Amino acid sequence: MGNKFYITTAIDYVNGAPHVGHAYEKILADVLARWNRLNKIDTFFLTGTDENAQKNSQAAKEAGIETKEFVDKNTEVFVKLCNYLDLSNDDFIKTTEPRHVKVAQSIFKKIFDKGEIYKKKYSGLYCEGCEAFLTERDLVDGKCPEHNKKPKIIEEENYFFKLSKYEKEILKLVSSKNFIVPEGFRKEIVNRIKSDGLKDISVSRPGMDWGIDTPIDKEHKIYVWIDALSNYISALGYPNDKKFKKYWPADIHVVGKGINWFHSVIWPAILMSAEIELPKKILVHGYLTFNGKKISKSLGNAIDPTALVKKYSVDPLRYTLVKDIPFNQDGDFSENSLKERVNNELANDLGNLVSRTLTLCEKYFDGILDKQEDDGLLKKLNLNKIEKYFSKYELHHALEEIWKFVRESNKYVNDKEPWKNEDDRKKVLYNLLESLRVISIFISPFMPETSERINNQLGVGIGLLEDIKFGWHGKYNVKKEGVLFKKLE
RNA sequence: GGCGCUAUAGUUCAGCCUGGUUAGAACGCCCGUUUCAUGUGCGGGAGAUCCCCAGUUCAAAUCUGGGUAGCGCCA
Repeated sequence: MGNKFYITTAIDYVNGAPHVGHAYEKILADVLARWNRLNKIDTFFLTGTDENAQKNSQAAKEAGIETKEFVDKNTEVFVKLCNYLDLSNDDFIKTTEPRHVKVAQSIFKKIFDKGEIYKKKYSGLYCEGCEAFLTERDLVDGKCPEHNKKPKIIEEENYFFKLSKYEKEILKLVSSKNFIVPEGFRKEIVNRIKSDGLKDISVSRPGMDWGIDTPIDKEHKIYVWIDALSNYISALGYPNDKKFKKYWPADIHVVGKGINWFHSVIWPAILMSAEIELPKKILVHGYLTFNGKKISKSLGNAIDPTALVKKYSVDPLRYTLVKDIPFNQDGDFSENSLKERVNNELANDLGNLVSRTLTLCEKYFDGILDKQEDDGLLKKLNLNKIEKYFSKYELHHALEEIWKFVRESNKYVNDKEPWKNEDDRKKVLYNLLESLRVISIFISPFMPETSERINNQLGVGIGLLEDIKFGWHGKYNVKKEGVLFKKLE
């Protein structure tokens, strides 16, 4: 690992409220950001919103509000979500901000000046209902399925980016094993390039009233590719800011599988053309269902994750999302599962371990214990495995491994019976406290609030990964404070 | 249509890459046990035609081919 780590999420459309899928992606990125900080790596974590999308303007019109006002209001919800989810993001970019507009235009200009953006007549199937071009595939019986209308064939002039020029280079890039993970999503891209090749893409839209002007033609707005994707560098202050120089290239772009292509193919090609270094990795995650059903507005189940945080508090939500969703597949998030996990894994396994240990410490030693010899408990924690799982982004496995140790610790209390055996009581309890301290370090990327609450009770500060050695904390002065997790239902 | 992913106990998954003891775990269920602890913990048990068919092999959940079903991507 290097000495810096730059991780991003996709930026979200703000035409609607966030749902658990948004929360999942942000939490995933946050866990990785926090894990890197634990490893003392200088970390920058970015998230944000895509405010320039035509969708936003449409939604504003439907709501009868000025687009700007609509976008500002909705972005606020996403900003608040970050707080609710306890994200450690270092910045939040909005693509209407001047710092972004400037960069998007400069990238466009740079590529245009190079001769890799050109004007071309384009004819396509335009649906007046959608106010957008459709492809043959979108049509059902030759009609737009949503508006049940035949689209018109419209010709317009657009600016095109010579994506085709980069086919070989992009194929080489995505063929390398580490660029797109997991493997399945990499194959998808490789096969698609091999079978369909790369065609030039339209990078502007004429006659729009919302979006960023192209720097070369006032009649055209910059289309999503160069606009939205460049947020990853505009947020760092490309090209001269010290943040850009320090953190770029991105170590990981976390994206949903639906936008894999844009990040794995189009974005690198834009960067190649603009002569900017390429990101190191695209981490693709699957989609979530909620309580077993597809998340959709029409089903009315696209509930705001802030409501879930209010109902269950943030750490149970974070824990369940990471634990329940294998990162290379789609997964289901259900409230039933959350309840089961909270009651069994959080309250019974972890919460009760903390509770019983601290009670014993207070009962027999008034909470004050100095350093004792190593009884070997901590050796049962398999650091190598946890690190391996993190390096493979198998976060649910990492959690499982940590929980094995939580169970080992519970077993240790049973076996040693410190309420009976006076002789090694102090040693046993000190060993348990050291284990709790280390557990708290390992769960901190997943459940920062819980980690802090355990630390407070142990009377220790925030730990780093380098602090997990037995005996690192000498004298304990512990103070039990209420339960860590309340049982649900 | 092309390509990809998934299919293993009631449930959620691990194992498959690098074939080989009675196919693991968690939750749920049943039994026992303990009291330091949040009706908690610990121990034990029942529960699986490893989607189907064929092939390779001394040996297949694992490799190969062909199906079936669910899901996704297609600028």
